[in-house]
Amino acid sequence: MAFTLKDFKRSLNEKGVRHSKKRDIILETFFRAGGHLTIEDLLERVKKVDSKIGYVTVYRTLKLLKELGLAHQWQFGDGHSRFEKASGHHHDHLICLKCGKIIEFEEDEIERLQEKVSLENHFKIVSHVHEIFGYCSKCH
Amino acid sequence: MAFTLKDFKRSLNEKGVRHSKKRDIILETFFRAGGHLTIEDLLERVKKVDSKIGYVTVYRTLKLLKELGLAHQWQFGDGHSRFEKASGHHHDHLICLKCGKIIEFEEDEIERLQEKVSLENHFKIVSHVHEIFGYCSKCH
DNA sequence: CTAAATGCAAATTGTTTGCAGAAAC
DNA sequence: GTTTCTGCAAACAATTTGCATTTAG
Repeated sequence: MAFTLKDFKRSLNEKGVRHSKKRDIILETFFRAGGHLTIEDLLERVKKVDSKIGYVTVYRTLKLLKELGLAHQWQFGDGHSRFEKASGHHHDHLICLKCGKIIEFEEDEIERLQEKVSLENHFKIVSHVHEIFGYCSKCH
Repeated sequence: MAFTLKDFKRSLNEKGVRHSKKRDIILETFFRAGGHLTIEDLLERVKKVDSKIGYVTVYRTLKLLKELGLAHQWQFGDGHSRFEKASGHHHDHLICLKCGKIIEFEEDEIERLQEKVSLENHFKIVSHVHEIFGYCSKCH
């Protein structure tokens, strides 16, 4: 269920979004980098390919990807949004407070219990955020 | 294990923090209001008691309470910090996307599973954020 | 050609700080 | 009287927008 770079490009084409050299560089860089990138992280990387690319273009490209459902935006509480390519499967995060490492996890039982809790409260779930902060194996 | 207003005031005294009319109003208002207030929410309420109280004083009082462990600060992703008085027991939140209602929940089994996941990843938990977004009984 | 993409600079938003005057002790 | 508190205005940081220019189709 993981998307390929081709899927991403097709998605953009389908939406009638124009193709450009810079947008392409940003898209490929974002796709290849993987992980959870801030706008600045991605800007730094794309600048190595084309130093003329500016912050705003990276910002708008990520916003576009998000609107198309091709990327997720996360707030991990350090004041910088992080973007992650949509992978098609839900997961949550373990976040190292020392080195910033982000480990993804999936735990069906937790998902199930969330539904139980929501049901008990007559609440209809749309989405959730579940982040565990602490220290990774290297840092504790 | 719930704190009383008296506990809050004693805590401040113990820290050698000075007592003032305005700080007292903010403290009492915050304590009585309960819930999850933004700085603006609380400002609006304290202004009804003393219209001379400014944003910065509310901001600094909440910051102080947080530093003393008497309040928690939450980021629910709408760009406004929310503050909640410390209650002594951990809980997470169901947040209504329509009316903003916040329902607290505790689910020991989820807590236990978090520990399992962390253990599996050689990760030492410090804290976590678990928020479920959706629609409350009135709004769906 | 026409509409979309880009970059710059400026606007916005929420938060934080410096400093001078007011209040607490 | 000295220290802490308060409010204003200004600084900040991250993000967002307006507009003139460039580029894609």
